[in-house]
Amino acid sequence: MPKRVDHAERRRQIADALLRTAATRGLHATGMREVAAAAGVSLRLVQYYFGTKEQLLLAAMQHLLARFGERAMARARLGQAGRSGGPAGPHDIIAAILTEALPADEERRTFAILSTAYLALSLTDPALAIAPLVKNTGSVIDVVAGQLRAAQHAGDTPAGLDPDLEALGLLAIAAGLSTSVLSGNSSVDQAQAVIDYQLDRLFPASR
Amino acid sequence: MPKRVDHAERRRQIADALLRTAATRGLHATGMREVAAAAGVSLRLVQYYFGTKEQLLLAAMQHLLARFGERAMARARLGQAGRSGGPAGPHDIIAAILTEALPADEERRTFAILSTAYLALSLTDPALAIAPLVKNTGSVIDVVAGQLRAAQHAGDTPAGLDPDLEALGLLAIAAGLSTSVLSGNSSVDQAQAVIDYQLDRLFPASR
DNA sequence: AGTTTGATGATACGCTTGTACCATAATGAA
DNA sequence: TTCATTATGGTACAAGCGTATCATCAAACT
Repeated sequence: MPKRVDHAERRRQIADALLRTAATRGLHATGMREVAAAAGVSLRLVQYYFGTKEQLLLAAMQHLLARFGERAMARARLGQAGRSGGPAGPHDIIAAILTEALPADEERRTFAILSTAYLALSLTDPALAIAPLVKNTGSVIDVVAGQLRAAQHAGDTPAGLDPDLEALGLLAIAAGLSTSVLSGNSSVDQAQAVIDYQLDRLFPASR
Repeated sequence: MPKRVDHAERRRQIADALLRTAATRGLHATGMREVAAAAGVSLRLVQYYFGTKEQLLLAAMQHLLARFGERAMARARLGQAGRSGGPAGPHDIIAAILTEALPADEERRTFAILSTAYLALSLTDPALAIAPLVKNTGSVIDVVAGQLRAAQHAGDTPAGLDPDLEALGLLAIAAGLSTSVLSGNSSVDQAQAVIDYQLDRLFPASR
């Protein structure tokens, strides 16, 4: 048998190149040749590791979402470390998720742009319809709702509100603010203020 | 001079065809030939009335936004007529705008899909960067903020809150819920419930 | 009545796209 | 060493795109 190479690493490298290029040139306008050039490999290699463009798009999106999850978790740990000694609480976790969705630095801006582009594509392209983005968003909603329930049991949050509805609302706000910042209709600070305001409403004690 | 034809009408007809096609096939994937076929005219005519594709896109988007504004105003009048005799108040106007942004029927769904697609395009395509969508969204925010201010002066809304920040938050929620419904992460009823909840928070008396 | 000019049709061109195909260097097992 | 298989490169192809060009029909003004 011939030369063995780390396929996972190569796929990650190429997927990264796709994300990098698509963030500036647009997801739909990014061709396989461009990805190959950005990754420093030949067009043939992109085909070899991903076959079709659709599979490349799907893999790249899963990669993007995975990185988002990691950053959100890291941010939750960071937010918790700054105040208490115990594990990250509901408020920290939810705040971390919402803040991570805001395009405040280049990495998050890239995520926001690509999420929007991918959503737009998946709305009309039947091949992307069973999108990883939708599934991922759904599980994030579940996480937030779960944290809200935990906070309710702990008495940190009003018992009257509906955790699922509040979770949906929070993520909708985060998504909406993200596009608002992206399109220049609001500043990052304004968006953060709206998030803080809604969090204060849900966690009255943490003020 | 030769046959005179209503240019505005023709342009509207072609722009409508673009919107209709792009709502199902995707904005980026809709070509000029497809638009021509959908409008029942020749490719040459599309070129004649719009010149380049970019101008067609811009004109179609302005048309889409204009129709959205008209529907929102009609909805505001409708909401007001059901309850009082006077002119539509701040609550009715804001509720109408937020509800109109929700993809509850085919027309609003088309609007939501195309807004998303156009936003995604304008984020990376420098030619669409000075987008009518951004400008329009900004003026809608101003309208909402103005209505909130009026409600504050009338005592219908807590005096403590920041009208601009609340307007930004409301439209972010509407936009976020719209994408949430589009991607199947929530039902229209859930989204409407979130909107009603936020409106009740701002207009305690109208409950 | 004629002619100028706006409105429309048909078609060709250059470019880019995704994909497929053919070739070959390199390497672990026999 | 030989061989079979993985990994890689180069290139060709058909289709689609936006745009430009050439040609024609029809009506309003002189």
